[in-house]
Amino acid sequence: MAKTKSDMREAVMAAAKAAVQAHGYNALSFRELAKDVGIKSASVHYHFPTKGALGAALARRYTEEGAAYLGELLVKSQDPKWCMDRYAEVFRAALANDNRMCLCGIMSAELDDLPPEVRSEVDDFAAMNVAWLARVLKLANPDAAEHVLNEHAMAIFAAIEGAQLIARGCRDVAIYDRTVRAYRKTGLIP
Amino acid sequence: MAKTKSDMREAVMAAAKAAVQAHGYNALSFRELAKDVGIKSASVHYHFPTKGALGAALARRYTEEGAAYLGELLVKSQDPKWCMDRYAEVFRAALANDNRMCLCGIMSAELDDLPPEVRSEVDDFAAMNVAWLARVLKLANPDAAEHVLNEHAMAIFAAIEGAQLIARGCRDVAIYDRTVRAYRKTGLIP
DNA sequence: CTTTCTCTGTCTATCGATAGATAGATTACA
DNA sequence: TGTAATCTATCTATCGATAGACAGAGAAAG
Repeated sequence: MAKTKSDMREAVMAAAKAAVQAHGYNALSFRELAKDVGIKSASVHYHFPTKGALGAALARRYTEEGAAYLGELLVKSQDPKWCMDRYAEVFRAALANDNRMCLCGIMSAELDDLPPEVRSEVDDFAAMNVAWLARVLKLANPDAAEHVLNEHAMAIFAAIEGAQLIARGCRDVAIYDRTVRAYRKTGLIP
Repeated sequence: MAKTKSDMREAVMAAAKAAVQAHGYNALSFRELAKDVGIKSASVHYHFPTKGALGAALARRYTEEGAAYLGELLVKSQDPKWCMDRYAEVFRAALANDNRMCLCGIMSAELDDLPPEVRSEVDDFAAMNVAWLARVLKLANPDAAEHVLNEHAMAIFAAIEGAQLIARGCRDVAIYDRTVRAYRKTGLIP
């Protein structure tokens, strides 16, 4: 039952993802990470030559998996309300899971200290989210101008990230729920 | 022209505030801080015994100054729209000033690694903001129930913090402006 | 007035801990 | 045998924190 390279690489990424979502990129430590997966810190460098490479791989996969999940949603249903509910649920799940944050959100706060390759992946995540949200909004409002949809999509993305940030600060998922409800009541969210 | 204790203490706090707003609490270094104000890192400990004490003092003053400014606004005008404009401007100013963030917002992202005394001050800042926003909302809607006002106030606070976080991630103040405009258009912000 | 004492603010030097990273030996599997 | 994966051991850099010295200001004592 030996671990293959891919197995251990996956294990490292999983542990790193959890650590970054909980404590941010800067607090991510190769030693802690290695301890979590049962190897030595030097061995982590075998799978990811630098911390920046690990962070970038993490963010890239995060974006890819998110895009795949969100894409599926739009295949299953064309109902904007239903899609938005699922979207809000994703960010809620991170909070419910040990008060974690969106990888992109927590890394945005550390932006100036991120290696360039990580920063670029974080940018891509935001762009992917906004693009998906704009598609959903277009379902509800097919005739709206592109820039209006994008502006609205960006606002939803920012508001959801903010709700997660603040609810996390209060260590209270209920605050996230109430905030999202207020977004919907005011019409920010379809 | 010797610095008095208060002078240097103020200088340290000013430099620390700027550093935290730009890089977060964890990235705040006594050595860098000392270099900024022209003393040695050991001397910083004379003014603030621990890093936690400095962080807490920083957050406390931030809350106090914010409360004073916002309180003034409500003295000057009872117009919710005008007050909300000024409110959004405060968070915009941080972005415009070297892409900085709200002290509370950036610290919320690092929450789990904050010393307890700092965490408590961060909580107070959020509570102060929500309370002020609820007062403003009450002007526009005097008959609304208290919990409805608070929920709405929390939503605005979260949305503004989120807009700041995302716009900062894109290094583009214009994104903040567009996002706030979308908030207003949808009715989230009066 | 001068000497002595105390306090303030800063210094130098150093501590133990931890960070990411590297070189080279070693194990395990095919 | 060869290569993939992990190891031990170590390096340099930085972190917050502490100990102890020192200069200067001002008060207290003679």
